[in-house]
Amino acid sequence: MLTVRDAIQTALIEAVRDLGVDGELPDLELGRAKDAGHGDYATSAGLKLARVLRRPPGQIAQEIAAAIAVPDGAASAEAVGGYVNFRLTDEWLQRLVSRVEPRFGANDLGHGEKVQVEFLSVNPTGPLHIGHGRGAILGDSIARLLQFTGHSAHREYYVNDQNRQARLFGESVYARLHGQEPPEGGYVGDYVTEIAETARAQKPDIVDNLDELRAFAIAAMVDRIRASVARLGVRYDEWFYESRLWHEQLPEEAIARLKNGGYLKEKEGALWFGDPAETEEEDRVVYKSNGEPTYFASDLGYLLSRFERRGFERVVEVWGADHHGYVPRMKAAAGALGIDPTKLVIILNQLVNLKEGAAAGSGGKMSKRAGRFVTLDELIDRVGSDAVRYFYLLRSPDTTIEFDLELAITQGNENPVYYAQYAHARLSNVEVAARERHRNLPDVAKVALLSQPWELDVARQLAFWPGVVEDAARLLEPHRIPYYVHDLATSVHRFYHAGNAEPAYRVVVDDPELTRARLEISRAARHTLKTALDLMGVSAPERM
RNA sequence: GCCCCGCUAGCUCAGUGGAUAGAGCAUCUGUCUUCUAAACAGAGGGUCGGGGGUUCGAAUCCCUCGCGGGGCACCA
Repeated sequence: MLTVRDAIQTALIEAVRDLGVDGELPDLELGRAKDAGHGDYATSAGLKLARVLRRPPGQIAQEIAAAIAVPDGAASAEAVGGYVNFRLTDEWLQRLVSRVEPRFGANDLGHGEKVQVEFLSVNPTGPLHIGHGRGAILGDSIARLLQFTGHSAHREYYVNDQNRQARLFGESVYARLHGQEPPEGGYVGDYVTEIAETARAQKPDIVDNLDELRAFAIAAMVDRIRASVARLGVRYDEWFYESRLWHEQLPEEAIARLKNGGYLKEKEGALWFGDPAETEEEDRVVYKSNGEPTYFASDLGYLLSRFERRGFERVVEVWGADHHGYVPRMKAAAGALGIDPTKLVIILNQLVNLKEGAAAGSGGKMSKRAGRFVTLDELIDRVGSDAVRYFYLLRSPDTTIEFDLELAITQGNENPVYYAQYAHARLSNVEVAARERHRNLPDVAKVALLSQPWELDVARQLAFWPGVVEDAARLLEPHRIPYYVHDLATSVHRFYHAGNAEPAYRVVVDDPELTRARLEISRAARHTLKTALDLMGVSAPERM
């Protein structure tokens, strides 16, 4: 569906052409008006075109406003200074309310593009902590957004099951089972003991076999990780094991291709990847001098697996910001393999810090190996999945989250997630009340009866929704959704509250026609709240 | 030293180069005889880290300095 913003944009360009502007147009910066007094959308077209047309901005804006014809009478135009302000018309807003269906806002931006969203992918050598939760929620919500906008999204977790950390983990479990000290840099913690005990109980025949024990331990950790993220409503389409790449000989294939392209060089007994044109210090080791491959060798094969073997047209990876230094190398590797680097989109999310004085005696950096951290499960136990998701999604990935555990625990009903959920529950409730009061409501709503400002403001918010979806999906920025949800919830609460102040403004009144019309707003807003909350993975309760 | 992110109200954070910079929390003042007060109405609170530059116009773009966080492995 075309958004109303697109419709205005098209009409705007047409009007500008009619003024005799040829050639390339500057960005006319049509966007949401910042001040409600300026209407709903605004453009600085007059200022933008003043130079080309060699006329005063105000005059140009006047002419545009006079000439423009927004389709369906969706908006009226008014020139103020060099700006042209657009206001959505009451009639169009009223009709919009009846057009809102459960999947309102969905579009076909992606045209079925196959996009892989790979996220979390932490070494399965320990429980997830609160920082990991951020990547899980961000990746999952991006996938939800992509699915909602006409993409085929594939959620994938890349399981490092045969690297050094995986081996260390296996050795740590082995040591625990045999009463030995854990290896240098190995893993300790109750979960290591638990997995060791489980292995002893369930598979006593493998406790002396390091390889099998490692596989068992990794599988056990993957199960735990799967269970943890499932509590947040995160489900993967695929758990892709690093070892599979080697079975399919993809790293070798990638390396052969790089060798042919002159991207590999031997140095100090190891094999390095580096663009011939770049400096030495940016090189990365592919094969160590002891003949073992590094994770980078696997990653090269993984690129082929995704872009060629499995045919993803775009790959979105969500990484913690501590991996940012690896981005240029991955992009370069993709290019060297003949993959368009712009199709490899890497989203870095900043870390989650615990505030000083937080519970669990932590307060400092979390370390998996030291076995001292606040786990994601503990956080979910305390504040619930909805609150965790809402809070995490509220932040742009570029912002470090200062997570005050103390505050999160005591959040309770003060939690902002309830504001949105309560709006949904209220609307659900009012619809039930309407059915109890009126046995025979008209099938069709007379939306022209919706003329109160608080009624039209709900419709206005609904009008903005498709544009919010489009922006969030295009920019891969899910944090736009909770901000929209808050705005819509505000208009809903105002709409509802008008009836508290004055009974004649309740949704359910004596007049069946008026009740029916107001129910149409309720229904539309409820669908949209539900849709938006779904995109966030947050529940939309019907009662609270 | 080099690279990445951040610096906006007391706190936590939004803010596609446009008009008088916003929200939540916190503080203060009002509103339940109700379709749900987990709500609504209102108030106070700002040198957008500092300084230059580009532009008709800068929180936003460029340069520079400062502060905080993260990274710079033959770990991932």
